[in-house]
Amino acid sequence: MVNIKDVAKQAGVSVATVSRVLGGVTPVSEPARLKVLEAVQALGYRPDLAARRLRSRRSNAIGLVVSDIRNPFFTEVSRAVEDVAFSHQLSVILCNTDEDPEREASCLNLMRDEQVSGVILTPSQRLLGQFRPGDYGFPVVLVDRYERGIEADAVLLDNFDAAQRLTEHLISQGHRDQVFLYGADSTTGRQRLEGHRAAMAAHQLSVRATGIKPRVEQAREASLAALRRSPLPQALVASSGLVLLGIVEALRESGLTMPGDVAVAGFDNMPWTRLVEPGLTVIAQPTYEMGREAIQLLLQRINDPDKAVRQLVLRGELLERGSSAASGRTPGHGMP
Amino acid sequence: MVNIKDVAKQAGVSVATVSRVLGGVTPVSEPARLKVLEAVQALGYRPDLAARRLRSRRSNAIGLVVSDIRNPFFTEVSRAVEDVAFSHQLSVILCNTDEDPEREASCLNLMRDEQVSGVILTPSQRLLGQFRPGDYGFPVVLVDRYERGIEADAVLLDNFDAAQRLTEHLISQGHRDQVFLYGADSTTGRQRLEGHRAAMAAHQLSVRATGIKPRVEQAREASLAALRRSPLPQALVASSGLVLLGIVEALRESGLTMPGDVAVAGFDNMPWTRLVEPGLTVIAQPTYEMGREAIQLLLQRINDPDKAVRQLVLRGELLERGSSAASGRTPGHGMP
DNA sequence: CACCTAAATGTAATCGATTACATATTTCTT
DNA sequence: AAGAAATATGTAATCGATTACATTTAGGTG
Repeated sequence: MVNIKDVAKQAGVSVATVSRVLGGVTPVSEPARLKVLEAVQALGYRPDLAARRLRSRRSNAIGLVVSDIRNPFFTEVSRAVEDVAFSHQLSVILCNTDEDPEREASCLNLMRDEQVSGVILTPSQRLLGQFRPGDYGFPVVLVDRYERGIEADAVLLDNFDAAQRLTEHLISQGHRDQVFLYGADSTTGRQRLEGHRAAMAAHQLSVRATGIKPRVEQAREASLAALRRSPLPQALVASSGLVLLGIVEALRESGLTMPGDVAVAGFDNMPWTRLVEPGLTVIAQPTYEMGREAIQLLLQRINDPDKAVRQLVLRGELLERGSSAASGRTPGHGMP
Repeated sequence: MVNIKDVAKQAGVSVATVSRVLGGVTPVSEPARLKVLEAVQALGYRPDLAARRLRSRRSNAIGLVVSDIRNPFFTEVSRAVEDVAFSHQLSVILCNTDEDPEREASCLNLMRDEQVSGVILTPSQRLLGQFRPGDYGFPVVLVDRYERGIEADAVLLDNFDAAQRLTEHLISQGHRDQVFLYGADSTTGRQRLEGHRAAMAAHQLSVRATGIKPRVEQAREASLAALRRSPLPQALVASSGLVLLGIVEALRESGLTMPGDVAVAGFDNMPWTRLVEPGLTVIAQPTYEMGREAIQLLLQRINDPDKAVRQLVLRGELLERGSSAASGRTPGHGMP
């Protein structure tokens, strides 16, 4: 393998000069620069990242620590992060936590060992509660989960507003008796519940909320339970994409139709939400944008560690589709 | 930061002994071992990965190079890979290629620079055609894409068999006039076309295949075109999950029903395929298993570079749902 | 008990870059 | 034109581990 000495010899300069040219920091004369670049080209030299990291104490890698890459929200975020990272010649190290604090700690330790320049993290409720930005040797940008007062950069949805608007929409369609299924251990689940509460309160409606583990199976079971009661609720509302999936499964299983028997609405504009008849009303999150903003915040933080932290709060988009139409009337074909 | 010297001093041994204990290779006396482990514990020592890599010329990282993590197939594979890697204390470096040979080359260069122990790769058609396992400094396990005669470990679906069975099933339901939409630049698309051909030929049926770019939008357009013709084809068959999504979008847009107006079937048992009325008939790939097998093949290859290469060919599972039911009769609720 | 072998441990070289420091060269000031 | 300041480059120390080689210690044998 060709190393920096070979390049230096070939170019007729010292290793320091080679390093300077490649680092692009300290001043180097134009002729020297050209000779070095030529030698690099000729020899096909690629710097040894391990050596570089060892000496410089930094790495050109970032960490991406999510609860589960299979959740379409995180999948999309990951793709955005990887895109931007790739264009900046950064490696992305991936880790799934399953919301398990122990695994979360292992992942973050791994990132420390790898000496990543920074991490994009979706913390569990627990970790978020005790989050201290200084605890890690690298900057952290939070995505999706955040609570007031935490000293960290973050990119989030305005969960309160989104849930409020979604609920308002259902009420305006005549669905006043709503059951809200939310992830009880989930930061976003709770924030969305508050938005739902506010909207219901504004119309003097009582809240029927069921806290569950934010998993498809749990959502399905909770939905089946709600659908066994008589009279049926007018609407089922999901606090997340996974919960929404569970609701729709339960509905199909019960042979009930939307919005005829019961209206449905939820979060996350997944590819299939427009395909199930008659289209699912959802709050669409700007997922790709959130990922892109997150890594851009991270890059800025890496360049300027002392800058004041910022939280970027994005607005969800309400996509009204057939599943929430006023009962009694037929919706359109549901594809906006 | 505490380093190996500190540990050696604390334990009253030499750095070599510490290294040996942590590496777990050469023999170390029990008392020495205990003293070292105690010191490691007491000081909270974590070895510097950069230094370790520099000297030992290996890294405890593997690469995962996929075309697009957003494709549910790769998402699931990634999750499996990460799970196994994590349990072996390996870092996973992620890279998306978009089937672009240039980006593919960049990703593989990145992996070389990172000195990964190995890579799990879904090569583009082009790369697969010129694949030489020796070209990289690390072992490679192919996933999903493979062609006979290539000297590399691989994990794949039996694409020919799967497509053949899917087609047979449609024929047996009376759908003899099928349009097969497949990714023309895709290895799997072509292999599945062959399976489709074989099944059609066995019944003296003529093949109507349309090669497209394997993207949702293209599939939607091609489907719309096929649906404008009169008489309608009896069935639309997708060579992949993305194509299937495009077909269903086109159907909804045209206001046609499955299987009444036209039957539908395809690949990949994505979460939503059972939710769209009346359930989509698909070949389910054992995705998680494929990812798990891939990394296990890789780990074995890393441990024994000279072992003969192996290809693991898995069988898809045909999930018969409503979308392919015999026209004329009403299907069940479609959730097997 | 002397000798040989095997096991355990230590010393120091090494991996390949970055960078502090020293030195040489050029440019600018007065 | 002399000296100061800025620029360019080189030499060698350094990062923190692994590992080749040397050395010591323990164990077994005739």
